[in-house]
Amino acid sequence: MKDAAYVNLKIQPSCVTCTKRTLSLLEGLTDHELELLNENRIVINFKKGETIYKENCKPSGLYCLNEGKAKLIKHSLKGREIIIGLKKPVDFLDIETLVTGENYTHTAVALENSSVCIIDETHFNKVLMGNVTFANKLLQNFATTLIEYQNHFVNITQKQIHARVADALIKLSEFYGYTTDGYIDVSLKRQDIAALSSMTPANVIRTISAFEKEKIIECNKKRIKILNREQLQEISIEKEK
Amino acid sequence: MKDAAYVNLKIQPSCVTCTKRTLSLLEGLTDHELELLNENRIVINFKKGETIYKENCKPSGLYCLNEGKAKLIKHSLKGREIIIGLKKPVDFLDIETLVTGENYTHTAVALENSSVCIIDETHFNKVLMGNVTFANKLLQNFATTLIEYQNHFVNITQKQIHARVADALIKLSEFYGYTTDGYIDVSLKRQDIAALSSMTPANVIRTISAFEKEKIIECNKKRIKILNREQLQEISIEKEK
DNA sequence: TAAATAAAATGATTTTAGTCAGGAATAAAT
DNA sequence: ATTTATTCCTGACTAAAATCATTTTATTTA
Repeated sequence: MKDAAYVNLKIQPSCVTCTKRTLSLLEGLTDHELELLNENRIVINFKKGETIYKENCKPSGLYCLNEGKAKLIKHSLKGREIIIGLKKPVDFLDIETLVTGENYTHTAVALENSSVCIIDETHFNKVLMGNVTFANKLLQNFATTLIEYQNHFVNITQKQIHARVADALIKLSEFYGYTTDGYIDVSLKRQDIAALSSMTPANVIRTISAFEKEKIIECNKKRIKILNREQLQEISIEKEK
Repeated sequence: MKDAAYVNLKIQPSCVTCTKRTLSLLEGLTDHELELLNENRIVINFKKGETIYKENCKPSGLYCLNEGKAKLIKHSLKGREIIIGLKKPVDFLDIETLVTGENYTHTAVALENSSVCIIDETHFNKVLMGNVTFANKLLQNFATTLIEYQNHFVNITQKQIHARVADALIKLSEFYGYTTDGYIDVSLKRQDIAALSSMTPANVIRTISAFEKEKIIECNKKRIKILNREQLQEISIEKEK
């Protein structure tokens, strides 16, 4: 693996001046609050494939993804991986665990070279307890996530594999957007798409091959381009167990 | 259906003096805040099987379940029912929808004769925006729910039907407790257990019959008693797709 | 109480998805 | 550049769960 991109991750600016902050939940905090967080954080870089934190470990602070992409995974009793969340800048990775105070209930893994700010828990909680607007913004974020989970749950449990893969591709394109040449801007293994759609890699491969044959998508190595979004939408809603 | 129990639901006391309040998220509010909520609420009774509110409708306030039990459901595209939540006193039914401001994303149905306080949205939000401790308590509640959803998701997607039913029975007993004669204190149709475990009623029936034959549970009409909790636990973790 | 309706139970069958094995293509490492 | 290790792909087979049909048993309703 080339280390260039990893090494070249830019030095993170102060939270106060960080331009990405305005895109995150931290927007709306006062300069004083941001300064408090800034003084009590560290920045860590992770290579593609590296584990950011592990299930059952004690949280060490709020993980804020500045650069890169990450997946949040859990393992079934048989050891099979399930993706319970995907993250991009500037998402908080472990906010719900931080709020409950438990140990991590999932594992976070970098999908590409990534940079993470780790904000000290105590100081974060101080800001949270002192700013009701911030608390409410977080509350809204949680509520939205909860509703999305409910929808996802129905999708996964009620739709057949073709619909589930179609759904995953649409959601991925909406969440990560596109590269300049039109591919979905994330590189996932077939196994990751399986972990995302609750199915086996073999079936993901078969389904994606079928979509390719029907000219609904085009694949170039691990990159996927959607050629016929309407048809993909139809597939995602039509078939059901 | 007998109306006696329905009619006999007690008149709800003021929020300020309501003894149930101390068991709910409303605990910790000041008398003044409670008074504000109390003055802006109505109490509605629902019969067993009645719809409390419906998906896609506009929320009319915070639904607080005082008496009875309720299920929150969504429908698949084919019309199949999926239970995304179960409620008991004193739970909020629609809190996440209220926070996001969307229309209802699910339907609430009374599982038995129930009484619901509907607290005015504007006044609830006023209290929420004015009390950072309350906001944080809600936040913790959301975070816990989120983590529970993640666990449930893994259980449902990774385990086989026998394990899923075993899991559902254990969770039901933990959530609703027991009657004096040892049965799980909730009366669900086999179809409800199916909607809870993402499977078909026929398979729930088969599985429950099998558990009965093995003396793991005992059924009396719709009531279920757990005879061998250890074995049920084992079943809930051992088998997996 | 009787009739009607709904729910539970069971068996046969079909559909769906998982498993396993072997080879081709990619990507990573030496 | 070559080896090594992954990942991708395909087909044959197996297992799991859904579907459908029918009977029995409960529950409502009149």
